[in-house]
Amino acid sequence: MLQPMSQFDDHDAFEAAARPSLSQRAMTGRAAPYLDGLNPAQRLAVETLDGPVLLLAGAGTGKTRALTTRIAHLLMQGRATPGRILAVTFTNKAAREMKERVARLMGETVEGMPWLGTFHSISVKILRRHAEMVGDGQVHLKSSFTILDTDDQIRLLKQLIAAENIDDKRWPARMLAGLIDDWKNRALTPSRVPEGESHAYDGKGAKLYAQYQRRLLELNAVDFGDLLLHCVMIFQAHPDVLAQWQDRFRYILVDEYQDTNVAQYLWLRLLAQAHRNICCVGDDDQSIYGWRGAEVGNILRFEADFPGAQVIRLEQNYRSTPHILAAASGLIAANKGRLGKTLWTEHTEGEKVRLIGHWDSEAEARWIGEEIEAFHGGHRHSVGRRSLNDIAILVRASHQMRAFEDRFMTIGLPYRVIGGPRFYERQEIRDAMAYFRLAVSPTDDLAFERIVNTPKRGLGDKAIQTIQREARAEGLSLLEGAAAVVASGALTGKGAANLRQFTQFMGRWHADALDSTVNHVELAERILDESGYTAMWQNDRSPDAPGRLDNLKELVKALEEFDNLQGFLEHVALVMDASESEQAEEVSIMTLHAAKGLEYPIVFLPGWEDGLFPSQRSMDESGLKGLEEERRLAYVGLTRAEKLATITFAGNRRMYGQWQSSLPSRFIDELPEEHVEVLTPPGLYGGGFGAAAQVMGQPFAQSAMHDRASRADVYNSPGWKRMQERAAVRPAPSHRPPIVIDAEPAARFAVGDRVFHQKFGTGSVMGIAEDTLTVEFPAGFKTIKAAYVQPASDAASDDAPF
DNA sequence: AATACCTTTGTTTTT
DNA sequence: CAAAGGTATT
Repeated sequence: MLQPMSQFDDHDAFEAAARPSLSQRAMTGRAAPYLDGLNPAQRLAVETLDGPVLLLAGAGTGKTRALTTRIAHLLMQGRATPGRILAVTFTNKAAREMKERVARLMGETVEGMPWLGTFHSISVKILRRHAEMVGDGQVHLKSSFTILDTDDQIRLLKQLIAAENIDDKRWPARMLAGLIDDWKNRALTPSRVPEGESHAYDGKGAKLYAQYQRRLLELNAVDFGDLLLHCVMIFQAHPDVLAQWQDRFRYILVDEYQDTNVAQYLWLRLLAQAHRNICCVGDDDQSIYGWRGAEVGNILRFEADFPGAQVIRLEQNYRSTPHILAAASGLIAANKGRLGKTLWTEHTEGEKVRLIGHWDSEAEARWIGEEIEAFHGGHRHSVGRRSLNDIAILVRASHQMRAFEDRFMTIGLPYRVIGGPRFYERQEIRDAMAYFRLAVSPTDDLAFERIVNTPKRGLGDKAIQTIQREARAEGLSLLEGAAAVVASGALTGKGAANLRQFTQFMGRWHADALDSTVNHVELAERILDESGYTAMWQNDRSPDAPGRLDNLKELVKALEEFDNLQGFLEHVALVMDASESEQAEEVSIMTLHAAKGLEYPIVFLPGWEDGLFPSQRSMDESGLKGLEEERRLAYVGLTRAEKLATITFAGNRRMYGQWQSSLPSRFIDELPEEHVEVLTPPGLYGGGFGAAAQVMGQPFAQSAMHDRASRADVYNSPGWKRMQERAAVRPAPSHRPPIVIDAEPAARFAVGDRVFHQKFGTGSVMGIAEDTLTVEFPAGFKTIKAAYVQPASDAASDDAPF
């Protein structure tokens, strides 16, 4: 079934209007003003329009500028009209930014780039036009397909797993969702899943995958992975369709190419293989999504994939000071198999990367809080007085955020967490969306399941099963099945009455949703009120109920921007990020992953401890590859900083309710020392035991114990010793042994210490929790109070570096 | 059917 | 330690 070419008429009228002025400008032959200020490499990237181009753009080298100017150039040169340029990004944010910047470059002459968007949003557009090509002889996808969210996906998989009599405790639905996602990322359809990977789920992994795909088809739904995969399958099976799109997209641009997975790679290669006008921008050193299926190999292999490709390197960095750049470059140099770039900058000024260790994660948060207050108050002249918006804290794992949130809350420092639970992923929003979905398409069984009993309508498992049985038997949707059950009287009591009311309301809402004279915003409000959903939260006494009501209001408000509910639902399925229009002065806290693509004058990088960063799990699961990805993450973190980067680590960290001690990150050792300044933690005093103990009003003996503890773990690692030596070259605050003041009384021992116990003899410490230790004695493991053991006799003599 | 208690289990995340 | 999920209770 071939679509006529007229399907491509979206912007033709507009293009016709724009064309004369474009060619006029091209004919003048004068250098275009938008090219001004580009460096030679950027200019080459902009002007090399034909054939494959790989643009290796290091951090802060003006990548987006090159990309957007290239688009402007294509348009200005009359090479292509906006509708014939395909420009793909990973995130909506990146797409939005590019659109804005292209628009700015072009002045008001260009209205829009219809094919500038994320892989997924572009795939939806393509897939809607060929939906019927997906499926088998019996069922096929319809153009009106819905896009599942993760909740729906899990719910569906749970049902399938249960139907196969598989214990979903051993094999959770979540995990299967992950597997399927992984397969889709690798462009593997159920029949192509390698033998060895079906072991899970009693050997039924691939079978469940096939059943899942089948169910999706029946539900006229797709998941995120399908958007790409279906497109690839269509392109491969229908050369005529592929040819249309190849002809359509004369020029292809790809952002963040290092993050593409196999499916995306195939998608791009298919579209580009005819004319080969593809320009991929990326940085192999910033590939940090390997765990999600991204293939660094794609970028490393580019020249082999596209013979004759021109490789252009953007190496002049406009973002960071020389020390930051050098520190980051030195670190990333430890990775093997890089394409290699040498970042340089014209800047000459700037502070070194600062490094500081703390006793524990609370001290770390406290110190960073004080630093931020100092920057904000202008007490730090090197960087001047700073807005809180200039400051970011980048963590490896989101649980690290808590220490900062707690601390900032108590000192009243405004902060914002970026990339936390997203607006459209909140429970109340998803519930409301399910109501809207069902009103728009009454056959959306997944939406039905989500909300039949939300708010509680007295419908339990038994009632739901009755409805499902009825629906299956009669070939009806669940909503229709529910109506049938109500009519037949198969259900009685309160549940039946509520269900009747529910189906009646839903019928009315559906009619109203189709009625263009009914205002969709008012309809949405009415749905939430009449269903009792709003009331449910109003009656909820839990502390977050008011917030949820606010969110619902915000949701309704967001509806105003759309013409109808359908349009809104489509938008939300793809654009899962909420309006982030906060302009208050706030410190930003986010994960390193969330920080990619952002920049801040002042950056704090806490938690550089082995096991946390690099993460133990990464290394266990992916070995050297994992470690290298962690290192790239460190590189990304450092290169976010414009003026000042501060790396921090803590000797003890509360994890899963237990105090764990740890060593400074191996990445710290890898930093080139001439670009690092080692700071002395405030808890370490040079004034001698007595003085420090007096200052802090603590008993002498306890201070002495802290001192020992501090040396035993953190400050006794090779990395710390080296750092200490470097610090010693500079005027040191003191030559006296520094001691830690605010130590945990319990933690005078570190993992690995030899200890002596009256009854059990000598053993080594395996774990530390508050004031108890887990110790391996000859007799076995024992958990005992720290007070009952003492350091095995001579331990102190060989670990006194100071 | 809904609540109260107990067990388990803990990276990174877009679309 | 806290959140989430499952089980036991009413």
